[in-house]
Amino acid sequence: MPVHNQDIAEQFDELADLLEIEGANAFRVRAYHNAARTLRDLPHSVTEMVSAGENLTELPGIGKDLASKIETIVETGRFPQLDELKKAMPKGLAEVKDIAGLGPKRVKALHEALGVEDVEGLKKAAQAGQLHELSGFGKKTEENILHELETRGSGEKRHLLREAESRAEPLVDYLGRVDGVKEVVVAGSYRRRKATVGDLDILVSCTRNSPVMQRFVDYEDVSDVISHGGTRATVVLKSGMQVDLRVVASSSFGAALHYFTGSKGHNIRVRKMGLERGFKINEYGVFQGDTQIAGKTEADVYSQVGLPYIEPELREERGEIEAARDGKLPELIELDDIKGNLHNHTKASDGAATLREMATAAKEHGWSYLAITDHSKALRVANGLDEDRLARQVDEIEALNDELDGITLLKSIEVDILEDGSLDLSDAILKRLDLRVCSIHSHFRLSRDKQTARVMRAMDNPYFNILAHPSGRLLGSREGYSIDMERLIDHARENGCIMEVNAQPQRLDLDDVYCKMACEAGVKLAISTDAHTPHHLDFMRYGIDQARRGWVTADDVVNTRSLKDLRKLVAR
DNA sequence: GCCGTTTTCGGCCCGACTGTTTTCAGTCG
Repeated sequence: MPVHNQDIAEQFDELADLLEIEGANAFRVRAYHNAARTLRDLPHSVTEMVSAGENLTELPGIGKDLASKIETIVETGRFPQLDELKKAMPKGLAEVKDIAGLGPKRVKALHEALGVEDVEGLKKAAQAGQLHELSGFGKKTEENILHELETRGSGEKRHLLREAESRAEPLVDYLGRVDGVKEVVVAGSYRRRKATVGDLDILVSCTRNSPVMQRFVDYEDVSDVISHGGTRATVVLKSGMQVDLRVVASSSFGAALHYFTGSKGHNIRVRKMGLERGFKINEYGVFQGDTQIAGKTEADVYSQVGLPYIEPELREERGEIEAARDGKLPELIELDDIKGNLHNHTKASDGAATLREMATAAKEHGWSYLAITDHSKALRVANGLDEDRLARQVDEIEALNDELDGITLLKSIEVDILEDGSLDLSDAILKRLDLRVCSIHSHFRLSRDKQTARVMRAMDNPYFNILAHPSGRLLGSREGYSIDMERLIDHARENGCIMEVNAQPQRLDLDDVYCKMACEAGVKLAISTDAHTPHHLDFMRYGIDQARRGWVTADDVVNTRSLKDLRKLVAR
């Protein structure tokens, strides 16, 4: 059984946690975390790299030692160093370290002095009042840990970007109305438009006497105040989402925005570039000695290290620093580039609106075409269309198009890819359509090889145009099916197939990493809303966000084209 | 443990807040 990148990454993270508790060199610990991150971001299988004899040390953060450890894991399925460490160090301690307020030093003390081995053991010790007797622990620390143990689980989950927006927007509005507040920006992964957001980092500039900090902790949605200082406060909202607020001077706003937008890896690179030039970069600005030489805007900070402005979505340490240095940053796609939408449902299957209602809503978005892609007959739960019903819908669309002005409905279908890789409708009806969107809704648990072969066979069908939600993931509830995306991308290129970026907030599929890989391979993308009601058409911007994170330009996306050019692109 | 216009050693980002201290360690982002 092949070892997946994610498996190795988890073992590296676990080893790093245990090493840290043991008191190992912090940079050695970081090296394992860095390598884990590299493996997670890697769009192809490290198992295949090993069997192809490729040199793993060319991957960032992976040197001779870690390369050989990866090879051992791939070849034997075992990680001897981790097994060894687990003998000396209970595995449950890694979980204890995840509890807020507990880091490696305290976990080590708990283990050595009280024999704590896991969260359960910690709970017993805390309830027995043993914690505050340890040096470095006090009454308050014990209380905090007990409180954390009780409410555990509520604060650690990640939130869909859309959910985070629904919390952030009213709060930003509230803070913006506080006396003396000049600017309010949500930084962090929210600003980088990650598909999911852990917490909110809000940055404020204001006059010296502004009561913004007090007003923040008094906000009606706050359930818990974690910390509350002069320039920084942390609260938990009733929804369980944690929010950090930082107050900075206008002269430092750009530097702070850069710092709190991250990612961490990106920031470290920029700070290092500053050091090479003899500058110190922190959240207050760029400093030469004690003199601030930049910091008012982010562009100033970049400019001091010889870089052009880098869009937040690119700041993931995935080559953006090098691209910026070489003048090769992509010109990222924008919402206004979109001219149409190629995946939408109506009442005919599981949607809520009529053809005409969808057309009207699409026109209001300023689009000139909208593909109607109801489900096909295999998807009975969604009232999928068979050949006869689809033929009637095609007639209906043709008639409606004669009436509509400024918007064209495209005759299309979201046709199921059956288990054997055939499509769920006859060629005769598929031929009558303007384009076909193809997707998997069944047999999610096929082996990786079978699942990959299934979709590749479907792509061989000359009526296959767009692969919808290619991984099948549902954020927070379902992993994608096991499939070799790299081979699918190659096969799509060879057959002139398009990959979808599904803009539904819980899908965002393709993800950012595969978007980048597909575009680099020369495969075109379609960014589509998979709308089931007119208001789902608003989801387009979430698809744009992920595409931007994947370095996608307008040219990479088929639905930035005029209808005439789109028709040429989908002709196989 | 990685990495190299500082290259095989000696660095590795840096400041705020809390709690337990009495000048600072630990944690967090």
